[in-house]
Amino acid sequence: MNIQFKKGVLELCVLSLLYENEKYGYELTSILLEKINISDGTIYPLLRRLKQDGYVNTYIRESSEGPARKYYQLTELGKKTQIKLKEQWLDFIQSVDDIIKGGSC
Amino acid sequence: MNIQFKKGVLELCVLSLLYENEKYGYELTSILLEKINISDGTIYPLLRRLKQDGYVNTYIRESSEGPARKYYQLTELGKKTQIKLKEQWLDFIQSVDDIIKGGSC
DNA sequence: ATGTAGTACCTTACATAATAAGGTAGTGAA
DNA sequence: TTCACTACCTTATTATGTAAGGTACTACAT
Repeated sequence: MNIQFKKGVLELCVLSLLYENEKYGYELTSILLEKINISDGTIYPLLRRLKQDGYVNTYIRESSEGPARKYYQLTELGKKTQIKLKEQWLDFIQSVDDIIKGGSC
Repeated sequence: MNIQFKKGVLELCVLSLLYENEKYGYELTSILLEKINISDGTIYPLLRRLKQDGYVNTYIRESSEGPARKYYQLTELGKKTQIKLKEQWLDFIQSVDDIIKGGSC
């Protein structure tokens, strides 16, 4: 998978995964590692950014099967941002599609 | 348009635009500025990279309406790469789609 | 008791590539 | 002769993903 493709969409992916259900960091990293091969060293700094920007709230909950988990839940701002980013993303891939469709077919 | 979305797809876009017809740099920048708001300061370094990697050949042709134009034409390697990148891109946006479709709907 | 695997979090140094903002120079029209 | 447009290029900055490391808890097997 091309490395550069991943740049930038990640924020939208995380916000989308959090949209319906809050999740903890390791859970997010597992999903994103499987689907788009993103490493946890990428996710944790992003999650900190999302909190700093007011897109998520966090809390810690103990787990009986390992270390405590840090849960992330979307704020209203986070939800609005997800919707906006999603629209922008869909517009963007449509524009890219127009460009690349002229090519090899 | 979200800045970060653009990262990495640009190479595919340029290769795609060159797939059928050779084009000169300013022509490419005009198209990409209009469609995905990419500035020429981004394109020219990329074109140099593409040449260095053997994806394009270049030649200069005089123009009667302004400065000489530098044309870029895809090599066989460039064509193969366009096809490969396009597949990777389509796979990638499919994976992203799976992730974001779970969200806001 | 000790080691290993899995869970769960985090940090740092590095590479890449897009952006903004600049520059040079040719042509043609006001 | 100044302006607008064409056409190319460069530099410093910023953002963000990667690789590679680290800490620490639980459970299970040796």
